[in-house]
Amino acid sequence: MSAEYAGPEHAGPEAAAREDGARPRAGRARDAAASKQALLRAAQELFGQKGFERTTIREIGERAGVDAALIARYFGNKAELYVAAVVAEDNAARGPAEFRGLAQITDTLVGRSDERGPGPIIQALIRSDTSPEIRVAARDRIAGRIVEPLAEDMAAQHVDRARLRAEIAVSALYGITLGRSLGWFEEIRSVPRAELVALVTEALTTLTLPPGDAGGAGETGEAGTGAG
Amino acid sequence: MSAEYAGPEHAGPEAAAREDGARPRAGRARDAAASKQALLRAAQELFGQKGFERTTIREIGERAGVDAALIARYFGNKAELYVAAVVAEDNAARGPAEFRGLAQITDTLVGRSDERGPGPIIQALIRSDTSPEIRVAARDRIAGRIVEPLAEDMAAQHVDRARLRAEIAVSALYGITLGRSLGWFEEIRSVPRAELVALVTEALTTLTLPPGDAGGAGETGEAGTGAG
DNA sequence: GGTCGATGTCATCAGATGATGACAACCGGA
DNA sequence: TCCGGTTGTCATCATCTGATGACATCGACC
Repeated sequence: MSAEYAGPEHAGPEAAAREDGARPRAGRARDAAASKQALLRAAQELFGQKGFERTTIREIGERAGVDAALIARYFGNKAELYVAAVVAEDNAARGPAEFRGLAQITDTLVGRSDERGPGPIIQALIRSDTSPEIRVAARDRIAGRIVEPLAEDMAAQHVDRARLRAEIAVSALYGITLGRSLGWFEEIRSVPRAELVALVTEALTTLTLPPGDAGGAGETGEAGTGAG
Repeated sequence: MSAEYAGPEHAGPEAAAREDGARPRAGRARDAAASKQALLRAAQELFGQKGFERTTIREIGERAGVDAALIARYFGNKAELYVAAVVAEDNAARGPAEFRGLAQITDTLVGRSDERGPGPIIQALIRSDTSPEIRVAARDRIAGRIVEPLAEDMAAQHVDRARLRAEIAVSALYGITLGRSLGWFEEIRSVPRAELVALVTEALTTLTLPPGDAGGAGETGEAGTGAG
């Protein structure tokens, strides 16, 4: 099996969400907002699966059903499109307290990578082929959205070295996510998501629990920091 | 009294390991084995730092002090050179029981990435820009060298789901290694290696210990599976 | 000294890629 | 209907990259 994540097929350039408040202009063939959205969506998918360099703008245009030259018009260039994809990916992650508690985080990250592949954010992190701006953008997203809330929860429970432990936990989590979605090994790829999440949560809970609670690591379902 | 044929050692691509059984041909300026070795070494460094696509053969030749066209002559093409780099990296890792016990594994992997960057093997794993052959080669190396011994140790201690747990632990470990060497977050990058290894080993030990021993996860120094 | 294979150097090709600008098609309003 | 801006299409450029082959240089052997 290829390391490139094979995800569900995309729909066409329709179904674009119009967030700029423009009136619908129903049934219009020429729709800049829709084209832009289709490009962004295709970019999210392809960048998320193959990374920056390996994805060509022609490919993005083809998947979006739109001429690739429009990328330059709407996003400036390929790198800026990547940043836009990172931002979009991050915005899509704002669930209702989606990232609260280690078990939640694990389940969300694993689930998302199961459905859509690694995603542009982590691709930007693990590859050196992106510009510094892209990496900084991606890093800030993860730090602010996952690491910091987790570290705060832990600090509130008087965990020593909370920030460091949170960083380690998140890094480990991304390694596991990568190993699964890229098919590094056999079992981690085929194990049901729930079982994987349980095992991972169990292990990482050791890192995130307050000093005295180490013995309770066995209960994986509700384990973690501040789940609830 | 100076016998001339003990000629001055020229800096650059000397110190080649001659495995083809050719006679030494002392002091020869034109030395295919040395050139090949220099290319391989440069390839290990550059592929390990930047990955496959981002590294150009001209760059490798420049670092090796050798014309890049020799890559085609000695290795066939760029992809085969990558495979050679993976094999060389793997062979370099055969220390005396270097990968025995989780603490050992953690220390070795972190240490190596601290010194030399991620390395070509993990680069091949995390990126999709390499050919399937390269990925398979890299995957086999890690599976055979790290995951399987670890899983066997665990199985010998009657750990349930040993193989899966070993895969998870190794994946997590690579995530941490990546996070540190690529500088994802602040503290994981700057923390002393010993402290990081202790924390990581502590957490992963939960995964690798037999069912009843979960309480002993605190002793990080000797923790792990079959250390010593 | 001469020959020949091994080794190294160089120029160049073909393909891919990101970017750009000219041009065409479309739409809404005057 | 006519006009001007918007949107989409296309051809093309400059660059980079891996690969290839011709040629030069070296060293061993006769």
